[in-house]
Amino acid sequence: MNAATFKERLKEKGCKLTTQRRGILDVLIENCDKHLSTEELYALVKERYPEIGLATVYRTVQLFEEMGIIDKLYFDEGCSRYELSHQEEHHHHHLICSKCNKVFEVENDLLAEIEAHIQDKYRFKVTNHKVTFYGHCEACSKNI
Amino acid sequence: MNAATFKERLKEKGCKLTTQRRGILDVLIENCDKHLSTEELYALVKERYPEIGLATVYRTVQLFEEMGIIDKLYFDEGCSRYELSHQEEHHHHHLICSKCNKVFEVENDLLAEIEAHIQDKYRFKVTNHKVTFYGHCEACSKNI
DNA sequence: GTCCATGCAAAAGTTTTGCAGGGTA
DNA sequence: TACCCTGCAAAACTTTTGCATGGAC
Repeated sequence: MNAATFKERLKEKGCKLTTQRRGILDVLIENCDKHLSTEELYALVKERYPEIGLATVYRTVQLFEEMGIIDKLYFDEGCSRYELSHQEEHHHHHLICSKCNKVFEVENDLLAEIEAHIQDKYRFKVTNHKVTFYGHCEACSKNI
Repeated sequence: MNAATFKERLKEKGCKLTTQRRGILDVLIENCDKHLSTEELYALVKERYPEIGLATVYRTVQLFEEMGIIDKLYFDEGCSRYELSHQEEHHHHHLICSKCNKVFEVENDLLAEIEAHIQDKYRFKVTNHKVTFYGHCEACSKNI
């Protein structure tokens, strides 16, 4: 996302473009393949802006989530993680290995069928989903 | 689950059958249609056993999860919730309404296909999954 | 009797909030 | 200038841990 678009989207919400918000977005974009916790995000942003406070990071990820820029994820930990929103093409899932705890991302759109079925049967209009599969990754399967 | 089976499964893990564990299991069974947080579970058990401590409830749900009696769920809150494990037939998902925040449960086994696909393509052996759909429930759709 | 389990309280960890000062528009 | 945003510190909240007592087997 470029600076102009970002600023515009902030403006829509009556928010300002600050150094910190831009810095946090940059780190998120540079780590778009990761699932950062708020602490990890804080550490990365702090490298560039050492004066930033943890509370600002918490407030910013809340804002970004409301704006639909990032999605909140829940794995089996005491904290939340975030990833850049996959927007319309939200057809990806997470695989968590129960042995090494690594998180893999996979592309898959078979869920559309299930969503159609749910909409049909339960009159529930699906707008988003979170799917996590647990099991053993290839490497760990070999080491059993 | 009857007392004898429960005791036996505890024994397998080298654990004892205590009043508190039995009480917590009873509350979970009586509320098998709900997704209780640890605090809610604590409050319900406390009605029957006022002397019980919160730490015991936390320790017990951890134990029950290890035993496969209950599953840990993550919704969009600061705490975990639990439900009785659906064992083999784990083909149910959660629908969360973004407006009223109610949680609905649905039965669906189309996921088997996706799991097969993942196993095939990513060499990832799926043993369990968590699926949550977000959207608008029937009632809230009508009130838009 | 042995050892596990419990309750309490303290600690640890994550997230939120209050407030005065500073920055953006 | 007006108002939003930030950093800091304190508070709130969930979960874990230590320890002495009590209970199951």
